[in-house]
Amino acid sequence: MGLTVYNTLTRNRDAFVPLDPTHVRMYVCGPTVYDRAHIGNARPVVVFDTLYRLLKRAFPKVTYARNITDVDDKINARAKESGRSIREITEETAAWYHDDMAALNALPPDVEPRATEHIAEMIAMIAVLIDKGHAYEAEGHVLFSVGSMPDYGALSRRSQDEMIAGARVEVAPYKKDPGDFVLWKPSSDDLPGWDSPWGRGRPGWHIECSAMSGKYLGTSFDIHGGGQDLVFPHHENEIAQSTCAHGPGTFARYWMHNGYLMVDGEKMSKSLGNFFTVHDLLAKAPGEAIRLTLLSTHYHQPLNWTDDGLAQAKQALDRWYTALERVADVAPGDGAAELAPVLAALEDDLNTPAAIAAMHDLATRLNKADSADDQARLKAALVDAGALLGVLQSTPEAWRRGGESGGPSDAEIDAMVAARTAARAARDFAEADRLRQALADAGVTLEDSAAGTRWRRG
RNA sequence: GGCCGGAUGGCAGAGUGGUGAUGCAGAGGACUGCAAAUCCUCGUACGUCGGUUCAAUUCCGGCUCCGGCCUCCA
Repeated sequence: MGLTVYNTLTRNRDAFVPLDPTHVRMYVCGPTVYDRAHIGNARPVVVFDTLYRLLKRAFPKVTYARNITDVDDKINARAKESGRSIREITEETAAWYHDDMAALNALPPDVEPRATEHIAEMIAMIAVLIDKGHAYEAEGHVLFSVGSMPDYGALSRRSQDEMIAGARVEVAPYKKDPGDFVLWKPSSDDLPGWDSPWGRGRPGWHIECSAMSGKYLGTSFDIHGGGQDLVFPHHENEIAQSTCAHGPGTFARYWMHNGYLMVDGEKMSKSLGNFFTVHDLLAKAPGEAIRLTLLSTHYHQPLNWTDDGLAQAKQALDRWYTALERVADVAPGDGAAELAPVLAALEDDLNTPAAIAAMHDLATRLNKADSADDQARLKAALVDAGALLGVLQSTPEAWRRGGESGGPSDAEIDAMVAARTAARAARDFAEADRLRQALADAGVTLEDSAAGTRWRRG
């Protein structure tokens, strides 16, 4: 396959050549489990899930690892303020996360390692870094020494001088260099801690990803993904830890970063408080519509989340499902040739907007097709394209009916439609139109055809 | 202050050195008891000032504006 990806490391669109063509390995930074996932958290999940689907199609084996960070000071703070146990909070939040991401049709990763289950690996890695002279112990902390690594800053393209000049935070006195970062820090008795050669403590943020990616994907693997905001310091520090521990030239070869999600032109983030959760959105829109909204902008661009954008994604899905329902009785044929433009768009650095445009073209031609052969090919292509983007996973009928939330039930609607059909048969159009209007007022649209009347919610 | 991105038609959003993105919205038409869905046809684009070129929205430079990173964040 001719996949090219924009590689943050080279600032270029590079041809994707896996280290092992029989086994592609990808790591994506997962959530810190202390609160509901917001829509900005969902963007990388959906983007890299789409990449995962594309890779699975092209390569015999793909291992996708996404961590769960379940040891973190934000979690500790949440536990303290709520009076609940850390374990309770992390388990509950991880379960929410799984539910929400599944509702967005995100496939589960092959491996989902938890930080607290890999403390031993982290301690071992830290010990190696100390042995090799890349880390030092100070006041119960273990710090990575950025001065020990000449290439530090290569991913984010910043020199150490710049970082010192731009530093806006107070530098802890025990740091040899202001850029040094924590690998291990001491825990007081009321905080989670593990015994280590440096006393009871807990890991710094960055070390878990280095330790767990190394364990599950090997010291070198293909793709490392995450949000753009992780480029510095998180990914820079992961590179520092992993390459200093495992040797030059190791670690991830392609670094892919999705752009921010904006709301009203501002970056959405937990710290700004202008976020809304996937869970809340799912109450007002189907998961597929949320997913398609996230894929409607190229992953590298900022995405401004709006209700209108969500509505447009819903309409696109309506259009595709409608096209598929028309050929519900047609068995899918060989759609490979018709799928090619969709595939080409996705292989071009995951150009999902272009892929969506190609799907619209498939739908238009499917709507026009009158030969069974054309219908079979185009239907297969549209269904396959949907599987690549992780949409069209419902049936057209189920999609059309939506969920029963308030308003008349399916049975009530069916009864009104039957009454209207009877009125029409009797040419009582006033009564027929009254029923149509009553349903319209309840958000139900009717579509008459030779085959009968269909209805849709929304 | 340092470093990154971006600026496309009413809206969203791809892309390209020279002809069509696409979707939504809008206008007209076909179809329909009326609709809806579908199909056909049609507007309105590439921030600004220069440069390179036969030709620039696309390449180069200045400017303006917007956003982000440099601190926990996807």
